[in-house]
Amino acid sequence: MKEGPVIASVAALIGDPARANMLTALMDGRALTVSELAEAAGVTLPTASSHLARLDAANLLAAERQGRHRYFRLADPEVARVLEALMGLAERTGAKRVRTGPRDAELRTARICYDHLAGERGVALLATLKRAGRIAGEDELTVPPEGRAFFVDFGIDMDGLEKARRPVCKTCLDWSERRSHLGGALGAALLDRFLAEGWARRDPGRVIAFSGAGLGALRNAFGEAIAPAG
Amino acid sequence: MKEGPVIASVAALIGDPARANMLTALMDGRALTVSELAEAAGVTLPTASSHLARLDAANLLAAERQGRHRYFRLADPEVARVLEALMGLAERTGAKRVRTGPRDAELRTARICYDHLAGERGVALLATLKRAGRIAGEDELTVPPEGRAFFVDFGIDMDGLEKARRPVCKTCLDWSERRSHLGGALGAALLDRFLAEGWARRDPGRVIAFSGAGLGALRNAFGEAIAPAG
DNA sequence: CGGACACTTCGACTAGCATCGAACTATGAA
DNA sequence: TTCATAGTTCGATGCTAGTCGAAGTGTCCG
Repeated sequence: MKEGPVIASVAALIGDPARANMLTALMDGRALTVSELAEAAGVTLPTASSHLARLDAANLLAAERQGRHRYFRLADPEVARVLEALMGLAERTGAKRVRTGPRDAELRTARICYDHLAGERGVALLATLKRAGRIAGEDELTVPPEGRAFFVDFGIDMDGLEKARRPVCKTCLDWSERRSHLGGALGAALLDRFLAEGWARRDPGRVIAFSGAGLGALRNAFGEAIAPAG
Repeated sequence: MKEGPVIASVAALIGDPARANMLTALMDGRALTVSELAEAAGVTLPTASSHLARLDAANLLAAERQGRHRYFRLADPEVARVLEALMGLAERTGAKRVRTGPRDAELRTARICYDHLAGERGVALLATLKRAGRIAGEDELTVPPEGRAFFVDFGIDMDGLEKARRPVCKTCLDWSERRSHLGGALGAALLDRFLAEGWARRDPGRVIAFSGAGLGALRNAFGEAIAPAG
């Protein structure tokens, strides 16, 4: 019975505190570097690297190189679901209760994903831009000329973005919505504009709070569908 | 960061091969004695006792004394759901799937998941019920009036189910099919009917074996799609 | 280039824990 | 009461795996 049920190996993988810390740090769907995950887990870099290699080998994580960084994200929303289910179980063990306050709802509505907008609002943003023909493509996103004109008009330095090494557009799978939102340099620039215009502000944590006026302005600029009233 | 996220402790609990063996042995919802579980896990009695005490302390199991025996069962269908979800994750890890005997095939066709039907047949059941409009919803399932009438007609005491504390409908992610099947009180009641009607019987282990006549009756009651001929 | 940074690999150490045998408790049967 | 069975507790043992420092590899930047 040494082989045991398959379930044991994956559960043991999640069961180490350091790895569990890393996984929970990744639960919001962002990709983090090895260093960031090491800090999140409270271990040194070599230790984190070893853990991440194992999680990757088990296909719980997806790795992506970017220059000298290595970004890890949850392989799949399915992984996040299982982690959430485990949290549910953990609650009934009599351990400390996890607050499920309004902050959680806010997090799903709009949050920062690295440096761009995620959550319900972020997914709606990409969908709206695509529908208006300002961004094209499915997995590989591109900006057609009319879209480029729109973004320039919106106050974004497209010249600058295009010169930089970072990809202008990037899809990013949204953990709470299970659909893609807009990442990349353009995604970051858009969020910058929102914040600079005062349409939204960063709350402590990852929450992005849009004001009523900000939502109105958003609708004005991008169309009604981005933030349906009610 | 020593305490780590709550998730780690419960995952570590499941992550030990001996404990995982015990938990999977209990996945059919029956209660087993310490000795039986020790044998299922392939460890001695003292070892099993110690493991069970820990699982019990974490409220993953419920214990019940009966004379000089002590019976353990899963504390809750929710525990079974999480275990199934973990099996699903384990599948994609490409982990060792050594034993692929005929029994494994039967297990994928139809098995018991705590107290309701899982496997190919269970997934087909839920899909068929949804298509016929007898169950509605995606993650949160509900029973519309026409569905309720159907189940009452099928011999299920919907009044009783609705009064009880247990949710009537619950999705449960199927590890072999990677789609949801029907859990909750209604899922359990349906399986009860199938067994009572003699359409299927419980084989040793978790296998549910449908007879030829049983499959015909199933098609009659729920539609062709639930068990396509061939 | 050369230096800084991000990460990986290696080797050694250590702590935790799963395991078992033996002794102990409790229940049931004769 | 006495014996048998079921389970628990305890102490000792051995192995796994998590941890870190140091050294190695690759990438970016000036």
